[in-house]
Amino acid sequence: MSERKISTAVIKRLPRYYRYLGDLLEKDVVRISSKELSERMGVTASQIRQDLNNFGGFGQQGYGYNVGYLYYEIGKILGLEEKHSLVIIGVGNLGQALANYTKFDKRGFDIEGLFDVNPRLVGMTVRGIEIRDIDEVYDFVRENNIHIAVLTLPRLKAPQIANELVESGIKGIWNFTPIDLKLDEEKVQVENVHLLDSLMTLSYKISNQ
Amino acid sequence: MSERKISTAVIKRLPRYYRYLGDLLEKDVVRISSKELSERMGVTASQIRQDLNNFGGFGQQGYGYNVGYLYYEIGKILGLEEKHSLVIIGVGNLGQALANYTKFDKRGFDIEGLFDVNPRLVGMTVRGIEIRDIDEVYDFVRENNIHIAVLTLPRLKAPQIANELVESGIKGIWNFTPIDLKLDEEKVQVENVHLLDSLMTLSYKISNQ
DNA sequence: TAGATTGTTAATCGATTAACAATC
DNA sequence: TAGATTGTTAATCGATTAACAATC
Repeated sequence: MSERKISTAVIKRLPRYYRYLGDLLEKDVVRISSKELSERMGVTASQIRQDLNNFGGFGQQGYGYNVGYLYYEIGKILGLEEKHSLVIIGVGNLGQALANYTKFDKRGFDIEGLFDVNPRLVGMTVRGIEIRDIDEVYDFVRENNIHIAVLTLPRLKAPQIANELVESGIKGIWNFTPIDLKLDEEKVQVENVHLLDSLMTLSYKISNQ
Repeated sequence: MSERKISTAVIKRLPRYYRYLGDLLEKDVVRISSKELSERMGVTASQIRQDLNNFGGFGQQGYGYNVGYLYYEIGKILGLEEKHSLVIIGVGNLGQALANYTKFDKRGFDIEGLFDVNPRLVGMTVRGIEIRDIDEVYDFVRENNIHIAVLTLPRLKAPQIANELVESGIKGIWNFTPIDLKLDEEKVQVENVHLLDSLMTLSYKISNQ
């Protein structure tokens, strides 16, 4: 529950700070100034300080920021302290790829269920997780207090399934379908990954310079 | 080659317009006003008109926009008229998933080569395309005039491979590694897909409301 | 023609950058 | 203490929205 409304621009930059601080931490860097970090990241020092001060004063005058402390604090802001349980809906190529992605676990994102409509997939396992029929997902979400549903299924069924997931108490949807889901923003948060949009953006950049 | 500099915000919205217009086209909608489109998309009509007028006057007073024509024109702006040839570097789960993604083909993105360091993968085929050793990618890019390299490989080797790809004349890099590549912006365009960043953003949204 | 809706200029809003007093 | 660097206010810049004349 944030006091003031933090802009999307700021929020989108947080994971990037988190990445850079993680790298510094691995290199055993103890402290860093906004100026030095800004040079590494290619942003202004002013922006870094403004961004961070949305959430609190994590630095110290004359010293800068303690890397470990700031890393930990940004992690906390990002909600990485608590575990997030996931289900993947649609176990095609992309769904399977995400199920096999080990980096998510490391940050506390646990894939607890896989679901598909295809009866030939149901009963198979990916990374030790059994694929269940999609009709079972709603009870599964309720009973296991699942936070996040990953939508990697064809667009046609996505809106209805998303609606039912919200009814089942899902908190977030990571949406890989090329659809903008219209859901109650009070109940559920949506983060879109529109791969084709991204590729088209690249196409634009290539074609226009 | 654009006259004025178009802002990133505008460019990122173009694929979304393109998607909505494509949907309208499928529903045989012939014309649409900025007002009606704005209501469907949840943006202001003013923004739509401003965005489009960066590239030209595609509408007609008193009428609105012809859906098919606008769709075609935005496609042209996005560079979808010309074919884009791709290679995928790193044929792990994600690389394979992208190789099997049929939607890219439909927009003129042709996957022409797959490359990996793993000798056990080399020689195998995915979707009829043989996996080659990564050392061959540079000649392959040169000889086949490849536009885009998709980086779905571990982060460690990414910077060096990216550098060599630029030397080989690659025009765009679709970067799935959690690294910000530092490359000559005159020579190559980079579009990042940082999946973990996206998931963390979702985590933030869930945790903070 | 009258009505509708664009293209475009002007006004507003928000985000980024600069500056500097506070302070470690 | 002197030097460094933050936190924060003020200035600037850019993007979004509003308004309306042009025109189909």
